[in-house]
Amino acid sequence: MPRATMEDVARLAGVSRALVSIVYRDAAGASDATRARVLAAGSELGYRPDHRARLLGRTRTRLLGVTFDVRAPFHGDLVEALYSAAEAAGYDLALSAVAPSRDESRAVQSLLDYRCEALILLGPQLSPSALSALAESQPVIAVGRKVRAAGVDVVRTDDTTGSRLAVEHLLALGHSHILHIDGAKSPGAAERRTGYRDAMRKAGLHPLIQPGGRTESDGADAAKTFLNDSPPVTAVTLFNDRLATGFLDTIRQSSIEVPEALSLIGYDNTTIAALPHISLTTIAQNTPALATQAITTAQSRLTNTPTTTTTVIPPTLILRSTTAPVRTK
Amino acid sequence: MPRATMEDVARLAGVSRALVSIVYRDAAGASDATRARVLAAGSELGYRPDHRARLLGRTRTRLLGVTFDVRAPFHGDLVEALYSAAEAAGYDLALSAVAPSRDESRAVQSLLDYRCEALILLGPQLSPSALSALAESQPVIAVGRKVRAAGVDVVRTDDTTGSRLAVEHLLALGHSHILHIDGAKSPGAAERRTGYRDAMRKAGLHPLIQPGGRTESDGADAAKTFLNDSPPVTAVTLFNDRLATGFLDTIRQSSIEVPEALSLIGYDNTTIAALPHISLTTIAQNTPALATQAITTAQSRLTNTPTTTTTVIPPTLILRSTTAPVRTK
DNA sequence: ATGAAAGCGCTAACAT
DNA sequence: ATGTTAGCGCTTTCAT
Repeated sequence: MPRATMEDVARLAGVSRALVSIVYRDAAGASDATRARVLAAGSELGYRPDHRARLLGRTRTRLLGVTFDVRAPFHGDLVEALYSAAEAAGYDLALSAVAPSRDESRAVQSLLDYRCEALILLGPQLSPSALSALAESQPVIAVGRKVRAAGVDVVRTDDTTGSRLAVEHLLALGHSHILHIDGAKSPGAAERRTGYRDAMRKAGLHPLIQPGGRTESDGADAAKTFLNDSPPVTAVTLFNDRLATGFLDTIRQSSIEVPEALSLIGYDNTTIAALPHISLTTIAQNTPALATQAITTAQSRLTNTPTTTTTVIPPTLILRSTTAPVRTK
Repeated sequence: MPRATMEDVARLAGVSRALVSIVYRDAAGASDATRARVLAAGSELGYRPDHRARLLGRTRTRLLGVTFDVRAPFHGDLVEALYSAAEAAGYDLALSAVAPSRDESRAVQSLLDYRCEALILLGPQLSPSALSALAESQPVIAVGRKVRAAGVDVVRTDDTTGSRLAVEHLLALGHSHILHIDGAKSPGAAERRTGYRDAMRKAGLHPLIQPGGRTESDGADAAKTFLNDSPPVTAVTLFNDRLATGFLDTIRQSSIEVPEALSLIGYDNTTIAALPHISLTTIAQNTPALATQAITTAQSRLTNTPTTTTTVIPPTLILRSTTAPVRTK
């Protein structure tokens, strides 16, 4: 049985299609009585407006396109937050996944075919020039990545501050010999390194940086190096949670106890960090704020401002069980 | 600058809109010369057909709606596989995320508004009656969950076989004292328990089952119980990878060595299981097969058959480093 | 092979 | 408050 159309509802309610449209759009121009009658007819027929037709007729689609990496848990969180932020702003979301077999430009193209008003790209990998080209036809908001492309708005976390928070937490616990294991050339690694270094210098301490990486096995490797060199440190800040858990796993197999003898701080607040048996102190990105800001930015680019903006959101420290006051000897 | 329309392309190419339509649909009825001219005009204007309008005009939308849980890594893999399977079958995908703040019925509704021809629900949580109601208006395919709802097609993994594979692998390694730590009332737990039990009995061995759960902390708890009871077993099959990693983490902190003294097998082949420092032997669901079958099922329900089907896909054993031959004493 | 015309299910501007 | 009339950008007969 074919789905009911606006025409059907109008006929059953004994009104014109325009009235039905008004009622379903919650627009002004229909008496309460009519409104009730139309709604009744609609629900009797199980009517739901055809989204495609609705968008076609409208000048503005109120559709925001979102690309996300299907394998990145962090993107999942962002997508969820984007849904509510978009709804609050009266926008709808069109999702397009990026995966190994489906690259970012494919994902973007399909969004364009739906005539999204703006593109919200989570952790975009596209080249600056490709991004700029995209930004010529509609607003493009890059989320969570420090891209520098003309015409592209950016919403991201203040990673320098994040690293600083980690160091300050350790300082407050009495630590003074703090090592940073970095993220090599990973995105955000430079900022996190800088944040660490600045915070240490500001405290009059000597920065100490060991090369790391971004994966669990990089972390395990770093731990082996660490155990071998056994630098005189009581605390370590690590580039991210994956690195930290790999490091932690290996350290726990040694005689060094965490957090009694060694405090550890990760970065990202991934699901893994929150697991009870890991319970990693870490730095969390403010997902709701990132999402809300992304929507707000899209909105304002769509209406007023022609100027591109960069919004930097402060992260927060998540206290768990891998940090403790420095042990008095 | 507004986006080019079919009319624009037609004008530039000096043909009618209908011809442009034919060319862009790759339909018969246009000379090669015209085809080339139209395509040239199109690309000069940067033309891309408006997806919404295209769907509206067409009788069939060739759109398949997919709901997925944004936090489930396994769903991410499935979505990726679905993209390619759908493309091969000439279908397009509309994604709708399920998240804590966005329940499944919301996700489904938005898909319906897009006039998807069929619904592919990954691990649906909806009640059988709700699913059946949905199935009255269009084909509904439940993937990865053993739902029993009238009119709903099911595509899932053969969990009984999965458990059996795990046991048989251990038998082949010479183990005979094999424990199963189950998933309590988690979806799939009953099948996996049955598979274990049957395989054990078939080998003339005595099944031994310890209550478990589905999370890492359940696994850690199970490990404590295990260490305490120290049952005389040389191998353990666990409900899933999360349970197994929690178990493994705790066991590794004891004096029992894995896999030398104890072999472990998980289930699901999650990303975590594949990490080098975990390297968990596990049972993998055949994601591409599940995806392809889901699309095939949707397709045949859309064309011929009115009968609902259940397809059960065999899983496979993934050999890693947590299983080894039984130690000869 | 090509074009004219109608229509998909809505929205929106204009009448009444 | 309600109805009429055009579109929105395509697809799809049906002529030519």
